Amino acid sequence: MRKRATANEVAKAAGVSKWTVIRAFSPGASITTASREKVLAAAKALNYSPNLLARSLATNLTHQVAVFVDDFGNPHKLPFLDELTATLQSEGMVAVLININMNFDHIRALVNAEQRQVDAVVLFGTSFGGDTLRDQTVAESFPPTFVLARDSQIDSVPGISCDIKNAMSEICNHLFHQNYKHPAFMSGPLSISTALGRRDGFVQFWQSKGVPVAEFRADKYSASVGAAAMREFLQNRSKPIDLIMCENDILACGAIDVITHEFCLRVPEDIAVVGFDNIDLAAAPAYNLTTYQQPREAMVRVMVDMILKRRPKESINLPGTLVVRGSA
Amino acid sequence: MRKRATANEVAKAAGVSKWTVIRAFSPGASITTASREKVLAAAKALNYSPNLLARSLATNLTHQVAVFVDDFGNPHKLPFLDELTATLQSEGMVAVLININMNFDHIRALVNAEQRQVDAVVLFGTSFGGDTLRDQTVAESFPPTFVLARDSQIDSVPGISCDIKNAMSEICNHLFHQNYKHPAFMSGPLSISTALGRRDGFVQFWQSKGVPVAEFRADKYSASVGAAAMREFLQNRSKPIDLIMCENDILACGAIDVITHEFCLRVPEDIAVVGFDNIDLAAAPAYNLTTYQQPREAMVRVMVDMILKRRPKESINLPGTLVVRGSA
DNA sequence: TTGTATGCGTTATCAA
DNA sequence: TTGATAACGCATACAA
Repeated sequence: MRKRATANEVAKAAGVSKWTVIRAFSPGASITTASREKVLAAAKALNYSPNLLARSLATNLTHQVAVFVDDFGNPHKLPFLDELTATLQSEGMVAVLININMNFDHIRALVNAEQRQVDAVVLFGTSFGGDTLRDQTVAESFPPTFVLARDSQIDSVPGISCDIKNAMSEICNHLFHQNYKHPAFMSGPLSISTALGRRDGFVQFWQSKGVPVAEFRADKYSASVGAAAMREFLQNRSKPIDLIMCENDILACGAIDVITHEFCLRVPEDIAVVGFDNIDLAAAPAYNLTTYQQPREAMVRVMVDMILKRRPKESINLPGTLVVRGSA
Repeated sequence: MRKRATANEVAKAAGVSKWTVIRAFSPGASITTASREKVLAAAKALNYSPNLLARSLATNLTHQVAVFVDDFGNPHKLPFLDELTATLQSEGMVAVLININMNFDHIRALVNAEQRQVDAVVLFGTSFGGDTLRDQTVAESFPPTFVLARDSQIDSVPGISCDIKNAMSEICNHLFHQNYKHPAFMSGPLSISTALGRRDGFVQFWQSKGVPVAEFRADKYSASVGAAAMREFLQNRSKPIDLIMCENDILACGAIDVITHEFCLRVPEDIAVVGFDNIDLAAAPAYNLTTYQQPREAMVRVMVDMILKRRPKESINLPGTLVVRGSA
């Protein structure tokens, strides 16, 4: 890998000073078309393009955003990453993807992002311990930080999420009118689940109707763990159940697998099932899952606007869409 | 966002020169424990940590790897991204995720990665036009480039992939012993499909047994497009079919949906189905798909070793594992 | 419009 | 072991 050409070399080749070269590459700089063309020709011959690293050091802007992800098991992350990277790139930025599964030291990851001088940090659905995050991000020198697709636990870190109150009320009203009488809720991992607020919205709705809600938990967002939780719940259950809302689609799919294949019950006739996220799988005939679509595009748009300071940096809830299919 | 503390400021606070500060942060540098501790204390007080950007400019090493992805629709990308980011990070590197769906200019994306001085470029299952890629990467100054999970079309760019010949032979031998007589193959998008080599391996096997293979194509890797292709094929089909191999699992799932729910046929009794990739979904009872698992961990490991120059930079095929389930 | 000096925060190299 | 000088490639401010 030979060295890249520098502005200086182009300058020599074009017979100008290096600052003229810089100007030729700075939109709106004052330079005659003559010298610009001279420079551009020399640049092309030397295959020159500005070194963004050096530029970043000088401008204190990297146009890089660190995106922290801790759970690559949930397929709903993929379309979000698509949207996020596409939107960032359309604004001249780029995503640095940082894996913070349990094998990695979260604090170090945070510090490393800061050291790399990223322009912003996005916590995408992740479950940092509140204190860890606060201690790091509170420092004045830490890049602007955002929580995406989850409520933020920290005042100074805005959360961009789906309006969960409205979502749960839409979902529950739909269910209530279907006349389900014995609802249950399957939560995910405790720390994440709490910040999602889905369980609370569900339970509160039915309590307001005087209906108790059975509850159980899956410790990971995966179909197999959801299936295991469902299995255990149904095995040990004495009272009847006619409706199960799962914290997300991937759990719901696992639940449906167990209900239909292991207990030979029908969905929704014997037990109705609802999910959340509207992953591709939810539309498959095998699941045909009633679920809720988060406003991905709007969420990402709003967050990127905050990153670009085109909009005040504050928590916001965006409305999503109920997707009614056959499962409930 | 206040300015970060610099080595100079720490130096003043500690009463030493900035080079001593640098040394305190360089493992193995010659410095007395006394001054190191003095520096570390001052650094902690000022919340100092080295600026990696400046370091990169000086060392010509960013410890960043650009990862190009063009299809966020296929869930098999997610565990790969998990593995890739985790492995890179365990080596002190980080992935810059670059979305090159059709809305983006591929050449610009390549140039941009070069401008950012990434240490390497990974094309993850993407379909660059051969010429585009060659023209860019052939330049001496372009970072070392690799194609992951796909054959490379360019000699100078090594491809790290699953040993497709062996894979197809394992799969086909399994099928042959199940006594299927009328096989068909569902390809994906032409440009990608060709580089995958799965279709060729399948067709060649059956031809060698004197059995003709029916063929059709889905123009996108998604369950719904796979379902549509399956539907059309079955509708217009006169001759019998008892086995369908799909280029990957997501297509296979779409195919199964149509076969069982729309045509009310049984899998595998009426039509057997095989996929490729072993996505999570393949294990769901609703699909119970026989498929093939790429050696993700080994592939990523080998590629990262090449990036780190611990291993010669050359194309390699790694053996995967046949996963036999109920669908074939 | 163009050229000059200076700074961004490190690392590499040499001298003390 | 420590301090000093130069360099990385570009941007900013100012002078010509």
